[in-house]
Amino acid sequence: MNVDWVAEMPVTEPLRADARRNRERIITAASELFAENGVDCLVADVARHAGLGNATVFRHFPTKLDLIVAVMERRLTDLVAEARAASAMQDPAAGLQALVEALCRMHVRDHALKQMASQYFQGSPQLIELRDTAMVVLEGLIARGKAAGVVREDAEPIDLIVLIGGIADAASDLETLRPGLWRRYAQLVVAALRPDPAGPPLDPPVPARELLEAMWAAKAAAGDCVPASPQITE
Amino acid sequence: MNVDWVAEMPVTEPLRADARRNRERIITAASELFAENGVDCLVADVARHAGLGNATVFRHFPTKLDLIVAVMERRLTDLVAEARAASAMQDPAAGLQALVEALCRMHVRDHALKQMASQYFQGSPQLIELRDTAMVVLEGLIARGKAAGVVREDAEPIDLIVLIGGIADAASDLETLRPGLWRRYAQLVVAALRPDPAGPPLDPPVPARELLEAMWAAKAAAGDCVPASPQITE
Amino acid sequence: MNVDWVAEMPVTEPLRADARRNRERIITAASELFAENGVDCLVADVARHAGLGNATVFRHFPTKLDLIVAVMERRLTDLVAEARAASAMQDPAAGLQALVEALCRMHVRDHALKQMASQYFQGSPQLIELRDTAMVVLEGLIARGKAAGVVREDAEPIDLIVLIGGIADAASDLETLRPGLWRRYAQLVVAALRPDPAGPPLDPPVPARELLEAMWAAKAAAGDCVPASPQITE
Amino acid sequence: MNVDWVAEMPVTEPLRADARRNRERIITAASELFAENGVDCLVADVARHAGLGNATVFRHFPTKLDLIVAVMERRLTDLVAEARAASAMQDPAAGLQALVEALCRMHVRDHALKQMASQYFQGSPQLIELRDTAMVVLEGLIARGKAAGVVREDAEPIDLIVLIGGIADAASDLETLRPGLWRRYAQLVVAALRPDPAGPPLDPPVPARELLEAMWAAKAAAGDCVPASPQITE
DNA sequence: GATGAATGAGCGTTCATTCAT
DNA sequence: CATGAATGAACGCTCATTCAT
Repeated sequence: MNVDWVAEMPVTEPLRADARRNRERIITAASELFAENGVDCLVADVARHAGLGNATVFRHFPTKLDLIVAVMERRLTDLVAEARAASAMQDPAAGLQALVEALCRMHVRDHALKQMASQYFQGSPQLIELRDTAMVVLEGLIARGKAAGVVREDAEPIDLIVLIGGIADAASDLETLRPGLWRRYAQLVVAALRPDPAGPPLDPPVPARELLEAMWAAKAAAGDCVPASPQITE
Repeated sequence: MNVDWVAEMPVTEPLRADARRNRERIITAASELFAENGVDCLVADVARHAGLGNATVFRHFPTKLDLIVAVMERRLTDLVAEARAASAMQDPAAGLQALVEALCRMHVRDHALKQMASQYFQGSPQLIELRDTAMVVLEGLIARGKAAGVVREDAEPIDLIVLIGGIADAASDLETLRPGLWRRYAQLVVAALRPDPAGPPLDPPVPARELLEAMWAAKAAAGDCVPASPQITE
Repeated sequence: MNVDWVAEMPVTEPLRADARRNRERIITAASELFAENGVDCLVADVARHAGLGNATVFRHFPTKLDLIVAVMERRLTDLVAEARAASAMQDPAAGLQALVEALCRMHVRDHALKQMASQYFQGSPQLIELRDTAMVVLEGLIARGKAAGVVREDAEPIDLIVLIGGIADAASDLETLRPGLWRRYAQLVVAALRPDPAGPPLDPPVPARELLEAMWAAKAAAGDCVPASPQITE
Repeated sequence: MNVDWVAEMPVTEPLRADARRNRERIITAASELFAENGVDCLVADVARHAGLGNATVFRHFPTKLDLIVAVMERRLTDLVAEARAASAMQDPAAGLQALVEALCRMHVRDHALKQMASQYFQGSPQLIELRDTAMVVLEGLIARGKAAGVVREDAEPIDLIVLIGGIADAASDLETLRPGLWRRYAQLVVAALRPDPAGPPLDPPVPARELLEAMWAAKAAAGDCVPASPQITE
């Protein structure tokens, strides 16, 4: 992704009603297909699933990557909402538990979320903003947990992301085998963050933003993102 | 993969010296490229990296999938060795810690291990045997941990696999950013398995073999494996 | 060929003007190249000869086999027309002669017709229907010939196909050497079917449909059809 | 085939005993595989079938084409023998009949004979010599037939070749379906050559040698011979 | 603006032929 | 001399993206 995101849709000129509707349909269709099959499905499939021609998809999203980012924005918006709802709960422990479960459920429902989370956590200013918002909310939950003594002092919000992202693959792959199995691993994630007075302190973490950006950079460097149509062979 | 693995290399006829060397070179080259770029690199790149023509790769491994399986066999062999070494340690807690760290290190060194682990845990009888051996060794480590009171009673060997596989992505992506950061997450994995007398018991698990096979099936169903080569026509 | 031919082009939705033109161009190009070089030419050559990109060919004909079948359909349509014209002639002997000559001319013009005839006489319901139509018309010609005493009583329509197909190779290969030489062999085919009151009756034939299908099956079994594209792996 | 056949094996230096044996085995193996599957089988298959390494085949036959020619030489030798045997029969009609049947039987037994006959009737001086010998014998048979009044005056030996080669495909493809069906078409070939006092004379023929050479040239021009490994794309 | 069609670089795999043991 | 292994130019087919109606 070597475009500058700066000039994207300068003032977001209002877009004709049908165009807006189509854009919506595309994102919905992509969400569904990505959730089922991962981001590797054909763009033409997304178009067909949206009941539109493929060129229409490319009018709205010049690149497959742009489409992925749009879907990711939507997912991240949901995530922020879930996190806010969890924050609103009275009991800190229950809130944390609720959040972890909500995130796991999202992963279970969307097989591509993990893919997107590790590769497309940035990609647009909106995405970055959403990400930062999410981190702030998480931070609050963790802090509350520490204050309530259910989270170890050296835990960080980023740890939650890493751990949940980690079990996401298993969680989603196994859903058909044993629905709800993900709950076991959600429990283990919460357990991992329990205080551990006797144990050694954790190695120092990396600030969340830095870490997320580094993950993305690593993937990008490896050319691990979207098949990038005309692939460079060198 | 519709081949019969049954008769594979009956008595392993000795193979000419140079051929053995090249086979080795190919696996090494594939290991390296897979580790850096994931299994999605070109077979031709593997060949080039091994200093050989591409057809040579196909002589040794009739399909790309066979090559991946061969690399996975090697990795899994290493893994079993690591697990055995950890089992040999006196202190159960230290052994467990050592194992988790060893596995994390492997993931850090090989970006494709996660991919292979989730998609190619079977694929050949050797691979399945290695997998089962690994599970037995892990079982021993967990049991020792339980006896020593450092592992919760309801933990299972498969949980280790899920948790470590989970943090693998983050662990490996971040290595260049902050070498050794993976240690933090290795610690959290161990922490997740600590006894939790007060907490609720974990949801019941799925037997390891069943789970691993289901994960593979899930991936295979999604056509998520190897780019799948040209479709057959006739 | 494991596709279901059942639902092919339900109502033949009209296809955009340029697409129809290109489809036509592709079939024409393929006809020409097949005629000159046999069906073994590259699909990319067909595309180039049509002035199109290779992917365009695959959009219209998902596999090379489909393209061959399309060309064969066209040829067989011509053949039916020729046979009908021959049937319309007054004189039975002249009609038969005309048909044999027409078929030879087709072979002379198209080196691949023999190949296609022996391997692709089925392949689509349309092709089978055309084939059956052709057989009916031939049947009429033969019957008229028998009634007029210019064809032996134990002759069958399929014999015409076998004999003409037989001399086709020679007929077409020799056209450049001695244009019109094929006429000699057309004459011999007609001569072969003359009544032979003194001679022994022919061995019993095989019903035409059965024979044609068996020929196709024989070729298919030998993998003698289309170069068969890369084998599927998984 | 752009080699000069002139210098091939100058005085045929005696060749070590085992080498001669291997050469024999290769030709036999190739005969068998070609007969079953046509000349399109892999050279490596021939080698395997002969119980030898593939390089050994290439030592004896620098090119796949050379191997085909060698097999063709053997077939043509058999053919000459059959033709001589037919010539030795007392009754001219029976002799002709016997020859036609013998040739058909050869085609039935060897699916590749047609392929070879149309493409490789020359290719080595030996092959050409054999071919010319065969033509002389055929000439005798036809002449005897004319004298006896069972063959039309304007028939030529080459016509026999064209007609029999023509029905060969059907004859061999159908053998499994209805063994012996080829006899029907052998009868028709003989019938085609009956005198036809009332009918018009045949168009003038092309001299046999000229025709056979032209057929070969036609195939060669179309690149219709052996897949010619490094295929020219232009 | 929306669309169906066109595009071309790419990929896994094959096989006649050459190399090196 | 015999051989197993190596080679590279092809080939059928895919899919993100662009073009033209």
